[in-house]
Amino acid sequence: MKLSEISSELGKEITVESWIIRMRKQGKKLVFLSLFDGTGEVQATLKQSTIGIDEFKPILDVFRGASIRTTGILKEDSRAPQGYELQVTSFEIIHPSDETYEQQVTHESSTDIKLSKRHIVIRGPKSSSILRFQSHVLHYMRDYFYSKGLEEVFPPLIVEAQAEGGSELFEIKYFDRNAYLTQSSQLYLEAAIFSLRDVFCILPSFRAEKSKTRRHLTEYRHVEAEGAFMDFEDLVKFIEEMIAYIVDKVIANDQDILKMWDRELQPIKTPFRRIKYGDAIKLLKDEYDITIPHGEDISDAPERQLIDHFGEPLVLHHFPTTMKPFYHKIDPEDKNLTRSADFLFPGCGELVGSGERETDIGSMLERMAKMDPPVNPEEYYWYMDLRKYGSVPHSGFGLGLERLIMWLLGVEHIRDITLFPRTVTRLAP
RNA sequence: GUCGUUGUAGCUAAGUGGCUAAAGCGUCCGGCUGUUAACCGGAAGAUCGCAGGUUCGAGUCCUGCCAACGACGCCA
Repeated sequence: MKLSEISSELGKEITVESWIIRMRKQGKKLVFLSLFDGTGEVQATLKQSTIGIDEFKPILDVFRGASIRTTGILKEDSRAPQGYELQVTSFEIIHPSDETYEQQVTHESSTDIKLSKRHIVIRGPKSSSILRFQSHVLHYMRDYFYSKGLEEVFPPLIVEAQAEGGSELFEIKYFDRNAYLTQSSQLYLEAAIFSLRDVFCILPSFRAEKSKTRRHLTEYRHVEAEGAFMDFEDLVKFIEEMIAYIVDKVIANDQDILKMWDRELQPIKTPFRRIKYGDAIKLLKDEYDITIPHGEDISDAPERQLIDHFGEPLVLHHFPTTMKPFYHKIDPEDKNLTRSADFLFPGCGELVGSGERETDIGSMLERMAKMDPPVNPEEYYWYMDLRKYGSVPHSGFGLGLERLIMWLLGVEHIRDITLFPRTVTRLAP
């Protein structure tokens, strides 16, 4: 029986399989165990007088981390942390642990030790709750996509080249030539809309940037979606609605986890506050005397300043054409601007990058030639064909899953919400 | 990549040029039938990150290297 299901079994005899995460030996005749099985936690009380002298003995030689099968009566007891406890009548050690388990890592250990012993650290209710939460959020996200008629597809992670210049790619050996790990599946999703109309994918993306910040991983879960016949306004609404939906679901279903992280999450109002790139740099100049030349990226510190200024999620949109890759659609009303939008959130910075896609081949070729180094359209023959043969207005976005979890739970560091984080210095475990 | 901080027992950590390198947790031995990071008594456990240098004497000062962390930079 799972520990998440036992609360309805008060007064009954149950058998649970679990791990010992804490243990107190009180003399040679009484032992308290904290049992954890990944779904819940309960205190087990083992008395020699109940279990029998010979049957009790093995528990005295057990170490934390051991797996154990316990049978007993679940009884209310005000002395137990949960208000009830398992009064064990018999048990069986499934697999022992040993004395070195205690010497691995404690909650006071340094970041370095905690990351090296991450496989041990995750064996507890708090880390467990994050991983469970991430699974729930993905579930809500897929629910939302399916309810909107999107289909999940699986673009390749091994690619020949990538559109976005500047960002560094991980190069890998691919038989007798080189290949790269993908940075984004966007271009493939753009191809997939011709097959399924509206699509999404949830896959890892890889960035070989030597960024050492609290919100960067070299491998992260990238949620991407692309919709045919979707313009910029439809796109922004789609993303806003998605985030509001996830927040509502979390509030409705995951209060226990929110409480564990001391997070009081409020429903989020749509539409979000929007500000044009041009107005944002003007605001930064006027209010904070921060000068950003038109066409330059708004870097980390000013970006935080912007988020703090409004104190709420922010849609930063209409970036200058010169800042964005060739596939961003130029705004017909102002050729210097693109129909693009970044979603900035408190605590995690840029959460979503999005935009309507360019469909004009001439404009794309022109911008590809201007890139540094210039992009060879031949390498993107298939992508150009999407425009050549019956293109449609379409839009899409990419969202960093770990960053979304950071914001939802108010967790400080991205590595704390990742099963086995990959950073510049961390390749194991 | 730049700058900074740190590196002493399995973990956390004191030690500001001079006696045998403190201590807590954990481990081992002993005690305890209601513990909540239990408690009480005892024991073992340290190539002071690595290499060189200064000095009568270096964990402590200097140089180089390595590693981790943090900030910045880079980065949808």
